[in-house]
Amino acid sequence: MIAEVIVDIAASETDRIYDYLCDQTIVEGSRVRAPFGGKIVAGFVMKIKESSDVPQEKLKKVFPAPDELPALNKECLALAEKLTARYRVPKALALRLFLPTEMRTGKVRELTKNYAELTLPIGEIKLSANAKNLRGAVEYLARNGKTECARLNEAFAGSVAGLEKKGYIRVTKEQILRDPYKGMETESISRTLTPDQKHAVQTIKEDPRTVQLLHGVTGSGKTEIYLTLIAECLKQGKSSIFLVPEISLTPQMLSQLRSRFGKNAAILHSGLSAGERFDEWWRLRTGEAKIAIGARSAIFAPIENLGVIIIDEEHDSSYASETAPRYTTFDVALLRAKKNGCKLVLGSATPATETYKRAKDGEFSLIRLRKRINQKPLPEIVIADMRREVRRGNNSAFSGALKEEMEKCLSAGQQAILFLNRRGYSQTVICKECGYVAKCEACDVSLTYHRDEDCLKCHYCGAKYGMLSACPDCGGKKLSYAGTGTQRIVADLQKLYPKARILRMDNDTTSGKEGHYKILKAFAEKKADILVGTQMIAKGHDFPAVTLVGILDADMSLHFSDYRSRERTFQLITQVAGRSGRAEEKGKVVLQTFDPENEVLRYATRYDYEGFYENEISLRAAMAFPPFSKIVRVLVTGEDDKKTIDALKDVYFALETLYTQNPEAFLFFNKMRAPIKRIQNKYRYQVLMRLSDTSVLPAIYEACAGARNRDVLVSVEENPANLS
DNA sequence: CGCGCGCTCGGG
DNA sequence: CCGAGCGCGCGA
Repeated sequence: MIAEVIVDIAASETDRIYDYLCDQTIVEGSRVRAPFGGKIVAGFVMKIKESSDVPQEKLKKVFPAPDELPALNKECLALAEKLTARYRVPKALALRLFLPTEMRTGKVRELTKNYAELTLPIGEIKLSANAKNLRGAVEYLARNGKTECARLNEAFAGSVAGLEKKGYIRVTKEQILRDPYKGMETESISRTLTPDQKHAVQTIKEDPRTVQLLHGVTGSGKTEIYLTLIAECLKQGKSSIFLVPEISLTPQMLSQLRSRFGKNAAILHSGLSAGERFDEWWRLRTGEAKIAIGARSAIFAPIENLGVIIIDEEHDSSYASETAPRYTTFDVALLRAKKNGCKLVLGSATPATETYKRAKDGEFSLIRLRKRINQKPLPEIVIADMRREVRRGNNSAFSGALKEEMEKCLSAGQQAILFLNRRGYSQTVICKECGYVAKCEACDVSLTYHRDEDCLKCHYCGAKYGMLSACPDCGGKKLSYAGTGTQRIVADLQKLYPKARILRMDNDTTSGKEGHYKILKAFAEKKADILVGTQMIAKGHDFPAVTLVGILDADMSLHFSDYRSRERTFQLITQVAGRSGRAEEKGKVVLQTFDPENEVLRYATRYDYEGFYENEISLRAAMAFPPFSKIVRVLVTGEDDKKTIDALKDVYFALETLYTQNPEAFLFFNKMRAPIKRIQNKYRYQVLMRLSDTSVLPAIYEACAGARNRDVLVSVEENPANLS
């Protein structure tokens, strides 16, 4: 027999089928160890065939990897092929997505433990009178049966080896699965759904369309709908995939899922140890677990017979991969849903503009949940006009309104969250007098200040503008690089409220994966009065005692130079506002801005998603931004500046040919330095395009694959989330 | 004349 | 990706 093998080397030069001799133990989807170029490398069997065109003497034999089942099933192989074709990546790279990393790197094998049991009835065992430990161990085994050797050795001082030598016990190795959630009981309470929820479940099941968008306000009970769908699949013996943003995989959420589905749920997330993750993956592969729960990468769960795929917080940017292949979770999910003939449910309180358009256009089914489950109103959002604060001589980061609310909140013994969005690496220029923000003449996106060249640049077309010395609108000289960090906020707060206990949560304070849970936990246990943080506090965690949320600088995300910045701002405000007033107390939100008339903020304070959407989609149409076009960035990076520029020229010329042949497909086309010129010692250049017709996309990928070489990486990003 | 490093090539 | 093979450059 001959196996067609893809070697697990991520390079285009080795990205082809190599034929190997094999026996019947090796099947399609098996992992193998293959002699390759004088070494043994890992490989994947794509196909089995009878004969090979390769001369007999060249053929070598592969050995099977120590897996009990072929690691990849047919669906995985087919999906990997599709990803390879779509994103022009080596097959090895696409195949890797389907395996937990620990399985590939071989760091974790299945965990085995040694167990001891008696070989003879206790009466027939003769031990010398002073062998106390041996006797104890034998008696224990007689009473309790098979026992883990490690425990026996601990209790009876190394007795196992002695007894085994004498032949009184037998030691066997058994594979055990690590259970990260030991001792959690499954509760079998069947929850009653509200009429709205029942209706949603019914619609999802009956609507013939594959994609179902569940648009429900915060607290409308989307999660219960997901769980009902999953439970119904489980009843029919079908499996499910439930995806959430990485940051939402909080211990609370996991324990909720565990208690609902017990061993049927396998949780794949970065907080688990390598061994635990491997075991969870393996339970899915064998079919022991039928529900895969996790972040983006869980869409590749080795599950068969899918009944439903759910993507919660559909709009979240973490669903887009940032390394090759740069897939979007939705695209992969749709492929799997179609293949399995199952539904793909998207849920969000603030769907991505593109998603919502597809739903309104009728491509997706649209289900709305307008009511909150507890009937409580959403917290009131009040806008604080920071221009007026400046005029009044208040140059601090806190408006009078916010200070007033904080004092009320603190004296009532309640908690407050202050949110400061510090996304981005350089700042926007804002006029403190009138709220003017510098924008690009051609693109209507705000300009980014570049300190090194002291100029303003547009990240969408590369245009350069001289730095302003005064505001062009009002002539004011108080131009600010808007951007106080969380650290300064904490210091200022402490001065303002010396007795308040303040916690800070951002990238600097959350060391390690569990770091931010500790901070959140401390806050939930009321060990602090005020929590100051970046977007990481926006999601997950219920803090019942929080009655005040302050959004310190709504402008920062609003004027970030990105076509999605308005949508992100709306999403962020909605999400952060949801942190306030979760329990009995009414919540309040103070939204500070230099641009209080801004329509995005206005829609957000009214929780008017529809209004925002209509406004946004007409703007996108007018500017020919996505979903009415596709932004494509080709990023060329390399350590050697000259070689990188050479590669850039190669891609550029190839793409330019494409452009001149299909000028009508391009709304924009140019090459430039990337906004961040060097990251981790790598020089960065880019070709930016905006396409009205995506039929040229395969050719763009082709051109980039051609320009890639040993020293220079060339990657294609579609509608990139950031253009740094 | 020798080997050291950089480039090219092939791996089944 | 990685090692083998080979070419040309400098040092005793």
